[in-house]
Amino acid sequence: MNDPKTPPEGAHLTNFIRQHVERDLAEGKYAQRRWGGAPGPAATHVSAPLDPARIRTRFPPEPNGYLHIGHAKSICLNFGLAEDFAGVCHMRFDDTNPEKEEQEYVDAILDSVRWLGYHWGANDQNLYHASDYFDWMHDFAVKLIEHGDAYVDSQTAEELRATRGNLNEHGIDSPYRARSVAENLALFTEMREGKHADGTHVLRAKIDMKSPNINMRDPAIYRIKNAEHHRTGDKWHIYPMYTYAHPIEDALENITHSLCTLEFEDQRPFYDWLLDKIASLGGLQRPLPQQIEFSRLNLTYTVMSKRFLIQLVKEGHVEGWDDPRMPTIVGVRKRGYTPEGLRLFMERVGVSKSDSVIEYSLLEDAQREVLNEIAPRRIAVLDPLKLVIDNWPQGHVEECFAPNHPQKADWGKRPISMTGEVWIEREDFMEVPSKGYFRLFPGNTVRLKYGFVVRCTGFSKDEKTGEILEVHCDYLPETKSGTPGAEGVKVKGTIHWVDAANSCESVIALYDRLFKVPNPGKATGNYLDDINPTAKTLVRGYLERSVTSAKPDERFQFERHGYFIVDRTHSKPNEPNFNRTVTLRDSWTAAK
RNA sequence: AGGGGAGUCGCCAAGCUGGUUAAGGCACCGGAUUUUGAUUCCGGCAUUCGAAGGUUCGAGUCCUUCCUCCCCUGCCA
Repeated sequence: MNDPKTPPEGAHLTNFIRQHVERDLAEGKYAQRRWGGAPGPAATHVSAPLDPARIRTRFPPEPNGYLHIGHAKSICLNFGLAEDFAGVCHMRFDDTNPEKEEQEYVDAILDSVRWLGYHWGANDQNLYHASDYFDWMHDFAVKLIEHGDAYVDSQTAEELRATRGNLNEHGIDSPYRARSVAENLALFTEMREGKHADGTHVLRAKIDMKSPNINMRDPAIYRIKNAEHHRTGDKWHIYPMYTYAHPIEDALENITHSLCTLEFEDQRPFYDWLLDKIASLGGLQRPLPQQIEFSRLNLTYTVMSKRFLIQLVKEGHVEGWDDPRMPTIVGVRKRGYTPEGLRLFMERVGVSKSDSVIEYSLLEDAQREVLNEIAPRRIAVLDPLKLVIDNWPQGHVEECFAPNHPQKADWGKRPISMTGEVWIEREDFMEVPSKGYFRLFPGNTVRLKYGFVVRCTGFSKDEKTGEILEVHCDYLPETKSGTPGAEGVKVKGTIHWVDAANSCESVIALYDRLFKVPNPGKATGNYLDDINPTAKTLVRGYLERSVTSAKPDERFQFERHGYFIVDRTHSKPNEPNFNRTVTLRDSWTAAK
């Protein structure tokens, strides 16, 4: 395994964000920041020692759903940057909307980030919640009101929308915009105390209704929600908007580089406006954090929007958030993807500002690359066909040996038995071979991997259905793998097999991509039309005996098939069920 | 009265203040090794940087004009 800190050989792992950080570091831009040991306004940091963290980044999900691969990009970016530049990455929940958030999600999110291999300090040292800052946010809002930079608007939501203007027309001032500071303060207090119904008033920043940037047209910064918050209970009746809360969270936490996706670019002017206002009022330490935007991750053959993922789960198109077909972290984890493979993938994808759609095969390939190194080899026949060795000595059991990894001799070998009847893969026999096919067909010789060379002598089939019932062959006794005569007979094909008398039967879920087209929904406008009906296929296969005792989450390569993981929920002791993580590459393109 | 971004090989992506033959990865195509048609290994793969003009001894990098795509009108994040 590559150490995550050492870049892959030859790759220039640079991107505009790293360069930005390097520049800031070289200029000592944040070198004088002080850190009081915990987030807080200027006063808590001012006389504290210099911040030991050279940079601070953060991963700030809203706990209203499960994390997906898109989030993984942000996680790798933020935590990775902190690791590489002697900084710290904060794990932060942006829990400013009590109506959407639940503890269940925070637990799941934490678990996923941990699984990806990142941490936020001993004893959750750098685990934070926006809701912990509500008091400070409130105080800052009061300061803004006092300073004439915010006012309570009592227009309805509809009126607000109408007076905000649109893409082509500027907005107009609210009739409440000129309210006195005293009146604003009084109303805001009443709002806080729960004396007003949801939607009756809103606190707005007072900026410029004529701004060409709609986000600067007096954005709402506090709304009334007489709702129970999963952490603060019924303490609050007003909750800050993301727009207002996020910059403050960053500043309180001494964040240096606040990384987010492109759609927030238009909000940066407000981010800077707000923080500068509060800092000027003495509330926040300078230098202030800076927001930097990058493009979100898009992948072919899947969907990533929260709305779609919820729909897939709710309507039963998949079996839950952790269904191995889902692009969620819990899903790909159950499927057998490795965190190392995900990180390798993110490294290869890079970070930029251009809208991009990454080919799904890039993710699969990164997984193969990791799995190839770490997965012991085993043998499994997933679509069994009986092969009878007619000249096999009656009752004889031959012990054969199979290496656990073809390139890692130190991983050792394991014994596998062979008798006169073995299971082979149905697709490894053809009655009439197609061009270029060099597996089993009448008259052809092939090696039973780690066993003997056999010559196909015949087969029987159901004449009505055309189904091959069993295949017959003779074995060549001098050709046993590992013996001096093994190479005496040259064959083009090698196929795997499992001893019929000594195997274990198991349920194996063969997973494929969730959608059958690169861009789901493009053709019909409804992504559900493009669901791949065969993205999950359950089969019963025969596995070599040794996998009987495999434990949940153990990974293997089933030779010539792909990588598999023992399912963590369906397996029972000594009865492992498997999920196919990803197939092996297959460059054989002749007609199958 | 609109504003903000992005366009470099099939997919990503370097290319810093203009200066040797436009990195690298994935894909693809050859060939070698291989008891996984896997892996590994070697080799190939952009006279060209959205387009057109211009400046310059020299431009992906500077200037002008144009084209295409994405985002913004929640009391969501």
